[in-house]
Formats: sequence, structure tokens, C-alpha cells
Amino acid sequence: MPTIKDVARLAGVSVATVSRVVNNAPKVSEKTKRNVNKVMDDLGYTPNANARALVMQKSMTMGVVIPDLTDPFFALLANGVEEAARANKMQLLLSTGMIDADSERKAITLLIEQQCDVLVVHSKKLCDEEIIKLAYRKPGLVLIDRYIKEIADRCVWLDNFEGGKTAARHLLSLQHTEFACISSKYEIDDPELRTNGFKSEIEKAGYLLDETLVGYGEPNLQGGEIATQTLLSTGKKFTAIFVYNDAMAIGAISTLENNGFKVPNDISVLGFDDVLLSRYSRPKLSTLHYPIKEMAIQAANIALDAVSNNIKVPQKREENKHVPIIVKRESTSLNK
Amino acid sequence: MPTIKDVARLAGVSVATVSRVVNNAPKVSEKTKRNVNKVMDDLGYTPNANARALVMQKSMTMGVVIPDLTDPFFALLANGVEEAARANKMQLLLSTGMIDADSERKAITLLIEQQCDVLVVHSKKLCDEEIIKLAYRKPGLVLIDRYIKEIADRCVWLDNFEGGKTAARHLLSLQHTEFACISSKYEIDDPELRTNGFKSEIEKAGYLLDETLVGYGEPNLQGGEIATQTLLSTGKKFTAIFVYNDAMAIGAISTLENNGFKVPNDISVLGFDDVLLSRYSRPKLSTLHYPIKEMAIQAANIALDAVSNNIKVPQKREENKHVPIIVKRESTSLNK
DNA sequence: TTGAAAGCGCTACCAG
DNA sequence: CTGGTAGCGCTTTCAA
Repeated sequence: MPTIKDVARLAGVSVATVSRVVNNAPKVSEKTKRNVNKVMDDLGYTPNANARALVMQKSMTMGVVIPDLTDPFFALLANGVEEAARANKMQLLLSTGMIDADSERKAITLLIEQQCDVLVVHSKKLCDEEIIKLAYRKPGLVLIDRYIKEIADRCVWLDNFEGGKTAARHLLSLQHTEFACISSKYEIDDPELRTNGFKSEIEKAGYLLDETLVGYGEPNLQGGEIATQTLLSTGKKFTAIFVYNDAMAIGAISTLENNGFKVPNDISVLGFDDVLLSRYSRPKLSTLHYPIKEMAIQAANIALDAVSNNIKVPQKREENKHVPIIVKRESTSLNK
Repeated sequence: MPTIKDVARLAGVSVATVSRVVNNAPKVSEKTKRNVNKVMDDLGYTPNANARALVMQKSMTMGVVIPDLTDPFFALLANGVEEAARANKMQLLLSTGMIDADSERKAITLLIEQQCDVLVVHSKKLCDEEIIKLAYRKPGLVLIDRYIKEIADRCVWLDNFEGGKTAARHLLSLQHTEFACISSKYEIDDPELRTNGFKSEIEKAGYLLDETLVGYGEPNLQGGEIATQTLLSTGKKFTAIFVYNDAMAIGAISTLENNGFKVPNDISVLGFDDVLLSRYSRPKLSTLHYPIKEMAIQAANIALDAVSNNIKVPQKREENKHVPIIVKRESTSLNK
């Protein structure tokens, strides 16, 4: 690969001049500019971003850590960060770290080594203290999808409890009174918060959420199918189910229909997330929209602000908290 | 951020020594090693990958360019590259470049500037010559999902024509004789190749593919719905449809069912790609498995070989060509 | 087993 | 408008 020196030599100018035309700095004569550009073209010269980052002390690079690219939810999160990167002429680095604290830590470390200026991190397994420490070390690090009080202005998160309540309100407004709920067995806060929010609003309205009508499963199609089967096997009646996520909800619909129930006529099914899947399901899934892409972009922008120490307006915490909203499609309807 | 010098100073050793313990080079006494490690810990020192890349002349970085992260197909491609990167302790850089040649070129250039050692590129719009030139400049660049004769050993691609034929054979074996086909209106080779392959095999078997029973649409749910509506409006009879991709196929099923046709009982629907979606559809979609993740991993490995000039065994071209295979699920069945 | 120093490719400052 | 040069953080000889 040709370097700036090669260009300088062939163009008969100094490296300083080449640098100037590369970054089109003001004071270069048209003539030399043309000349240098030509040489660069001939040589197929590309500036070395590493060298530049080294001297500039910034890499124009934005990192994101997510558990898994194949999960459409996280792909959308990455997509948001990528868009923010592109908008700021930065390059996206991506690390995946799932399952355990170790791999999450490793993913973050790798990105820090690469000198990412900003870092949008999705981490569920690293403990609070460790993340707080990282956040202090790295001003451009923002946490997404998780709330830690001590660094609240560096977090962008969803109010899952409120989401559960919103779900309940939707179903209640459709005059349902007999509810079931499917949750995830994964050990993170979200499922519990959603279920509790749902339950609290149901009870506030004077109804009950039967303990045995709360099912659990892996947060995917099959998990939804199995959990629904279990719900059905209680023999208890319910006319509406609130499901942890869209994938499980689609599994629920499938099992329900296989057992002779029509969705939504006999039973309404409400998902969560509003991923692509929900629009592809038949009936199209009613769900709660999780604005993950917008949240990702916001996270990136907060980080960007932090590093360019723009007056560093400490964000109002409330603005970093998001609330999912109902997207009513076809899988929920009036109870009759 | 603390640098190697800070560590050296505080540990009372030279930077050379620190470097040795960071890279755990052999000849360092246990004692200094412990000492230096402690200082690094206290300081929260992280090596600067840019500086390292600069002197080592390699970045331990793998780049991938795809059109769009939100498309599950491309997410899976990126996922494959990411896995290869992780397996080789490299970091993943991702650039998106869709729509036009310009943005594809820009995406690739960005990655080259970042000094990615290997580069897996999905590009449909850049012309052959330009890609060939890039491939010569950059030994670690491998093209995925496209075949260019001159650099065949740097390409990993799918035989779309053969895929169309496979689709036909599947439907033929199910005793269908009246066919329709839905293609994509996008201006790339793939749709045409698939349709032509399909047609050729149908005709070989002595049947016809009615020109008016070949529909076109955007390669998404809605495109499939609209195209199917058009097909239906011809009033002509068909018992099997071969659809360009899974998203459109699901749209087709939806429209078919809305018009009173049962899938697969009245009409069989066959998709292409075998993305996640196909398992979430009801009936579950029969489709052709496009091994994009494996192809991505292979592409990364070819690139890796090329840069570490491992005897540089020129790959057998045939090995770089992949053929989709039928995944029979529920949307296709015996014609009766 | 350790240290000194050159140099990777680039930017930015200071001179001219 | 242009050139010379220090130095970004690191690895890697070469000496000690």
C-alpha cells in the first residue's frame, strides 16, 4: 500500500502538502492540488486511518456491542448506531458479547482498544459497579436498554413496567376481563417488570391475573408455543394473552389456532417489541412498539456530545427513558 | 487514557518491557511481570490498537460491507463474518452501502482506510472492472454473492439458475403441472436467473410457464401480496407458485388465503432464502436454503488465507459455488 | 532479563 | 503557499 511519502515523492512536494490536499486544507494552489490528486489516483493511495487516529487522538469510529446480529431486535439497534455513525462520517465497529459477563467484558474491551470515540453498549450481565467504572473511564460510553441510577444520564432505557401497564390498558379497553400472560424465563429484569406492570394495572381495574395463567418459556417461537400449550392445559378460561415478545406471541397464535381457537375472535394476543416479524404474521400482530432504533440513535448522540464536550448538558433523565406504545393490528379485538 | 509510557514510568521499567508483558513475550521475569500487570490494572491501561496496527502493519480487523443490517439475510451474512472474526481474534468493522455504486464504493473505501486486513464485500452495483481493480489492490478482499470470472477464486456465490431448477424439480415431484412464478423487479441478476432456471426445468419436463403467470414486485411482503393479486386477476389456474424470496412468499400466502385459497391444499407456495421468517409463517414456509452464513465464513477464510499468504492454494472454483437445497416445510404439498 | 532508540503513516506547528 | 520536523503509542531490533 502506498503511503503519503510515496505520493509526496512522486508529486515532488512535501508530505505536509499532500496532507493538506488530502484534508483539503485552504492554502494550497490549484495547480499542486491537481498534481497531487493525480498522483494519488495513479497510485491508488488511501490514507491510513490508524496513523491519522494516532496523531489526532480520535478515531472517527463508533462501537456497538450487542448479543447477536441474527436477532432482528439487536440488528435494529445496531442499525440505529450505524446510521448515527454514517451521519457523523464515522465508521462502525461491532462486537458481540452474549450469554455471560466475560464475553460482554471482552467485547467492550476490544472496542476500547480500537479507540472507538463513542461506544453504545448493550449489556445485561456485567454488574453495575463494573459498568459504572467503565463509564467513568470512557466518557463516550453510553448504556442502552438498561438503567443504572449512578450514571442515569449515560443510560437510554425503556420503562418495562409502564409497558406492561400499557398492555393491560389496551386489553382492558377492549373489554377483556380474563387474562393470561406469557413471560420469558431468561434471567433479566425485563420480563418480570413487564408482567408486574401488566398485573398491577389489571388489578387496579378490579380484575385478577390468575397465577397459574402466567406461563414461561424461551423467548422464541417454540417457547411461545410450549407456554401456550401449558396455559391451555390448565383448562381455565381467558380471552386475552399478553406475551413477552413478538416471536413468542406468534408461537402463541400458532398453538391457539391449532387448538381450535380463533385469533383474535376467541382470544386476543398482544406481543411486545414490534419487530419485523409482527407485520409478517397472520393475523398481523398487535404489539407494543419498542423504539429501539431511535433509542440507539439517541444513545449515540449522547455519547457524541459527551466526547465533543459540547457544554455537556447533562440530559434530563426523563428524556432518556422511553415508553413503548401500542400498535394495534389484527391480533387483538373487542371481547364479546 | 493512560499509555504504555505511563505504565512504564509507574512500574519503573522501560516501555519495551511493558510491551513484552502485554504481549506476554517469553523473556520477562515473573516478578516484573507481576509488577507491570499490577500497574496496568491500577491504571486501567488498555493498549492502543491503532498504534499497534501502525507498527505491525496489520490491524487484526475484518471488514464487511452489506446493504442493510435490518434485512435478516444480510444480518446473517454479517453474522457469519463476525463469527470468523471472533474465531481469529479479530475485530469486525461494518459498512453499509446500498442502492447505488457510489455508496458501495464509499463503504469499501472507508474500510480500506481503516486498514482492514480482510474484507468481505457484498456489492451488486459496482461494475466488474472496478471490483477487479480493487481485488488486485487489496489481496484480502473477497466478493460474496457475486461471480466475476476474472477473479473467480476471490468470489463466493450461489448458483441461482440451479436454484430455480431445484425449485421446479421439487414442485414437479409433488405432481404439479400448472405453475406461476413471482420475481423481483430489482435490477440485479438473481431474480432473472432463478426464474429462468425454474422455467427451463419446467419445460424440460414438458410443461409450460405461462408468461402472464410470472409476476413482479418489490422483494418484500407487500410486493408479494400485490404480485399475487395480479396473478389471481388473470383468472388462469395454477397450483404452485415459486416466489423470489421468503418475504414475498409470505405475502403470497396471505393474499391467497384472503382470496379463499388454502395453502398448500389448493396452491403450493415455495420461497427462497430460508430466513428466520420462513419458520415463523403459518403454514411454515417450504423454501430453498441459501447457506449465506456458511458462505460468509468461507469468504472470510479465503480472504484470511490470501493475506497470510498460506501457500495461497488457489481455491477450486467449484468449491466457491454454492447450491441451495430444498427445505420442505408446510407450504408445499402433493397436487391432487 | 532489560533498556534505548528507530520508525510505522500521519497531522500540525513553525519557518520561510 | 510550501517544507521541515516533532511526536501520537506501540513493537522490535540491537546492545548491554
